[in-house]
Amino acid sequence: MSIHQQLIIRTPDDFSFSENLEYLSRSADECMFHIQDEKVLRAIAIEGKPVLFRMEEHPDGIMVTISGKAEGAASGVERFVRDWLDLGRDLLPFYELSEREPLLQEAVRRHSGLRVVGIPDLFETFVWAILGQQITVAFAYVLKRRFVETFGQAIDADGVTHYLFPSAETVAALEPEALRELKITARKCEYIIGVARLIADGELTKEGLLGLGGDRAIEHRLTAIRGIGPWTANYVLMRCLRSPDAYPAADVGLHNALKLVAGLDRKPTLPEVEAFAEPWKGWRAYATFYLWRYLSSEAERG
DNA sequence: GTCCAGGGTATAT
DNA sequence: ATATACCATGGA
Repeated sequence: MSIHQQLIIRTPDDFSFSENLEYLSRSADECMFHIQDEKVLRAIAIEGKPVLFRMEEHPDGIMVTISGKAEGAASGVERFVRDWLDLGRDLLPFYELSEREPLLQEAVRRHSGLRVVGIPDLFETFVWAILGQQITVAFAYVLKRRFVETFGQAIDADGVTHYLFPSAETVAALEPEALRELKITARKCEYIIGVARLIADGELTKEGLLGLGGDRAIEHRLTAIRGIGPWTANYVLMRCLRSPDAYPAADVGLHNALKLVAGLDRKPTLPEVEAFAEPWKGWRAYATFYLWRYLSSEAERG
């Protein structure tokens, strides 16, 4: 552990490390990374090999420290971090828009600098989205932890165990019963294994999906998959395929947030959910992410 | 005990 | 096409 590579990733002026760190800290059951002393530690696979790194705030952006000296690790980690935190996106249009939008203004002001934190791995995004269907986020984290600790590759470093997310190939070979033991519903076990097979067989890739063109074409392709409805398709578009406009209109958290910011005495109807977001077109994923964040920060205030 | 949670499918009209 | 039942666990 004595050899390290270090690099500084420059971040946009409107990027806030602490806002993103707070989002990343939202669950004690998160198992894909660890947070200690304002630093994020994580293992990822680069060209099939595990690479351990940490990232922390730096006056010029984000300082990344990579364990070991594997060739190509630095550029791979940098690519990962840029994708993870959506560093390539210019948020100025969204921030200008949010100042004109009463329903967004407070949420965006309070959490300014937050990015749509991504899930770069396609299979991980599908599993996370499927697990999250119709249950509390807290329980989804518990299920994800069981799944990762059971089928993921463990990497021990400095007394901490990190995990690589289970590969689609691994999960494609499982029987549904193996997942069912983790208290994942029988239906979701089938969905997860089905998606794992599509990805393992190369029929479902990020590049292939992005090559389909616009969000509507991708959503159409995704909703043709068993277990993937409009909510899940838009969730994948938002967290993995990086559409700034994906809109999971059926989302209960979004409904609760809209109820709050619009001062409704009930949850909005689906047509209302669509209508509220009409002026946000182009940025509905960002609007959704900030509204989710606002809702949870309001909940913490009591 | 009841209700709800980051939905979706299967089945019945 | 649209409505309803069901999933399954855990926290409020």
